[in-house]
Amino acid sequence: MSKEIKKKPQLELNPNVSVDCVIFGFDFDKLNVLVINRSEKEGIQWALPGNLIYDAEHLDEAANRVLEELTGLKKIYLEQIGAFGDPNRISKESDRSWLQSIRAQPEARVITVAYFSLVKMEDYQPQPSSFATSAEWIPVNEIRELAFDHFEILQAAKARLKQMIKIRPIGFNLLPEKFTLSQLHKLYEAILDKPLDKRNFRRKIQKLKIVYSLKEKQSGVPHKPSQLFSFNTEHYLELTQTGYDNFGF
Amino acid sequence: MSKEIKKKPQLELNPNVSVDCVIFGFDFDKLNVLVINRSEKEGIQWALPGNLIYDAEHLDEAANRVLEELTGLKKIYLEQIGAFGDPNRISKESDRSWLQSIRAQPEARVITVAYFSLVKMEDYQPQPSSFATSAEWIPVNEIRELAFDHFEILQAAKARLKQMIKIRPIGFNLLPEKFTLSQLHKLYEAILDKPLDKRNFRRKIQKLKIVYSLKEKQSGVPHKPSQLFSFNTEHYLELTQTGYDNFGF
DNA sequence: CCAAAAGTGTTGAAGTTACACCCATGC
DNA sequence: GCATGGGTGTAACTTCAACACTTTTGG
Repeated sequence: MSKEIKKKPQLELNPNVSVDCVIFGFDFDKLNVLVINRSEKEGIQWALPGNLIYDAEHLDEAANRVLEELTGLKKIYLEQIGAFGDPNRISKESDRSWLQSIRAQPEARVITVAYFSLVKMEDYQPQPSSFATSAEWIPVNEIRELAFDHFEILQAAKARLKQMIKIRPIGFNLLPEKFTLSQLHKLYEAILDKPLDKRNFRRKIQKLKIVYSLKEKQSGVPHKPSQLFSFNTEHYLELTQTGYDNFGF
Repeated sequence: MSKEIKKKPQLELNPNVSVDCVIFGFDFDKLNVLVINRSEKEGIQWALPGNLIYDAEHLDEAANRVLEELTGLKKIYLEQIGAFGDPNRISKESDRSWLQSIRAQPEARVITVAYFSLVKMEDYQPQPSSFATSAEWIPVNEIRELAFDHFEILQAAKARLKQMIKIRPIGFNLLPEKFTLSQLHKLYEAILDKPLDKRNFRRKIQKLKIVYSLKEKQSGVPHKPSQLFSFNTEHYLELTQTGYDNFGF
C-alpha cells in the first residue's frame, strides 16, 4: 500500500484536511472579502474559497492552488491564520447536501487551515471555475452568514488583520501603485474600524519613511488635487521583516 | 458506513490530523519546555507531546487529552499556534521506524496543529505514560533537535510567546503565587531574550496594577530580603481580555 | 462663488531611556 | 565586615492626542 501512495501522491485528495482563504480587498471606502457561491440551485450560499488538500502538497501550496482553481487569483502571498474545525462543523443542512454532491467521503471529519491575504482589488478580477458558480467581492460588514464555520474564520481573519496592521506596514498591498495619503488613511480606518486623526495619521506614516511623494498630483477631481505617493519598497521590506514594536493607533 | 461512524466516533483515530503541545515552564532562571522521550531502544529522541486526534473531538480537547495521556498534565489552558506539516515531515529514519511501531497507517500524510501554554513548573511534575517513556523539563536554549518538525514548531512557539508578552500580561502563569519583582524581571528577560533595565521594568509593571505587594518578605536569603507580590486577578483578567496596545519592552 | 477634500503646526501631557548609589541580610 | 541582590529618583528627550483654518480645484 505504501508503494501505491508513493506512485501517485499528487492525485490523492486527503479527505480530512482542507484549506480556506480569506482574501481582503479595498475599494477606497471599505474592506471587501472575496467569496464564492457554490451552486445556483439552492439559492445563494456564500462561502470562502476552499477545498481539500492533496496528500503530497504543502499546506501553503494547497491554499494557493485552491484559491486559483476557484477564483482565478494566482500567486498571492497567503499567511496562515490557524486551524479550525469542530466535529460539528456541518450544522446546516445545505452544507451537508452540498458535500454529498461533491465529496467522495462527505461525512469525513474535516479540519481546515485558514489563510488570509490582502490584494489590490483592481489587479484581481475574480474568475469563478471548478465548483464555484460565481466569485465576488462583498463588503465585509455586509456579511451575516457563510457556509460551514466560514463566518467564524472571517472574524478571526479580521482580528488578525487588526493586530497585524499595528505591528507591520501591511496595508499597502491593498492600494494601487500611486495613491494618496487620504486613501491610506481611509484604509487604516476601515481596518481598525475607528476614526483616526488626519494630521496625526499623516505625521506617523511619514515618519516611518515607507512612502515617498511623487512629483505628480491627482487631476480631474473637483477639489484641491492631492499629492500622489508610492512605497519605499526597501524601507517597506525592512520593516516588514523587523516589524515595529509600536505603531500605536 | 455513515451509520457506523456515528456509532463509535470517539474510538476512531484520524490518521491525518495530530496535535502537538509546547509547554513552557520557568525555573527562576531560564525557560524550559516539556518534552517526552518516546522509546528507550534507539537512544534519546526528544519530541513534543503529541498524537493523532479522534474523529469526534474538538482540536482543543484533543490537545488537552494528548497532553494528559503523555505527561499527566491536566486542564491546562492551551492556545493554538497554527498548523504545520510538510508532506516531507518524516525525514529522519528514526521518526519513520517509530511511526511504524505505533501507528495503524504510518505512511499517512499528517498535518499537526500546535498549541502552547505556560505553567508553573512546581505545580506540574510530569508523569510519563502511554508511549512516552519519560517526560522532562529541558531548557529551551539547550534544545538543538527534536523529532519530526517539532523543532520548527518550538521556534514558532517561542516567537509567539515573545509577541504575546508584549500585548498581554501573560507571563504570570509561569510564577508561583508569591513572587518577587526580580523573578518577574528575570522571566521577562528570559522570554524576550534581552536585558531590561531594572528600574524601568519595575515602574512599568507597577503602573499596570496587576501586582500588589504582600505584607511579607523573603527570608533566609543572604542579602536584603525582597518584598513579595501577588497578582491582582481582577485587573489581570481585565487586561487579558482587552489587551494593551503598548507595553513597549 | 460654492462645495469638497487637501494640507498644515502647536501645545500640554504622558511616556521613555539612561543612569548610580545606599540598604538589609546571612555568613 | 563583606558579598549579594534589593530597592529607589531624576533629567533630557520623544511621543501622543487634541484641535481649526487656509488652499486649490471643478463645476
